[in-house]
Amino acid sequence: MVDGCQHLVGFLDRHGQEELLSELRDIIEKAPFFRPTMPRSGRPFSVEMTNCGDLGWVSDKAGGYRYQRNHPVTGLAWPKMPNDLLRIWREVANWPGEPEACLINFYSSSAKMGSHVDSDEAEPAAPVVSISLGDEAVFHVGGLKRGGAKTRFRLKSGDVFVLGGASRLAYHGIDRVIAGSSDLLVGGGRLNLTMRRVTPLEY
DNA sequence: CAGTTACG
DNA sequence: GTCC
Repeated sequence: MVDGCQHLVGFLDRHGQEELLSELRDIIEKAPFFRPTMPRSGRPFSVEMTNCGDLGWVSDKAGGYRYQRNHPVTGLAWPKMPNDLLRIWREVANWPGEPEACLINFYSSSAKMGSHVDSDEAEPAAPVVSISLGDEAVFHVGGLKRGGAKTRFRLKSGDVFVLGGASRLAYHGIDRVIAGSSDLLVGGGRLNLTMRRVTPLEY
């Protein structure tokens, strides 16, 4: 694993988690979950996704991985980023700009995320700030190349985690979700929010 | 039979 | 083909 710069940096208490969840319900109503597909194969992801903020991450066979301003199914602009999320970013990102995108991933109990690097952002100096809600998941972080040693740990509901500095471009993924490990989400599963700065600051 | 991971 |  890449040294340093990659931390569990905070925790939202149950009340904070529920408040965030209620904001997310509004977002998901306006921007329903969609299931992205892989660029070349068209294979569906096991997670479902949506976004809030000015930009959202999407993927499909035709267009590949990208950020865009509108929902791929409804065509509408993404819902606004809630103030709760902006506050968390300002507290933990340690970076002089606002997040442009918050990717919202829903993991059912069988969903996984293969090891990958977040590299579709033109501003990799900005961290990715992750918030976990609902069931716990086994997360791994490796190094800058695939196949190196990985560190594994559990992300639990309320955890605020930053991939920044040297670890910003580290391989990472979700090995599995621990079904029944949280009662926050009715019906179970895990939500992961990742705030990102996509474009460099202008000045 | 489950896990398979390295890397195009 | 293996996943923001």
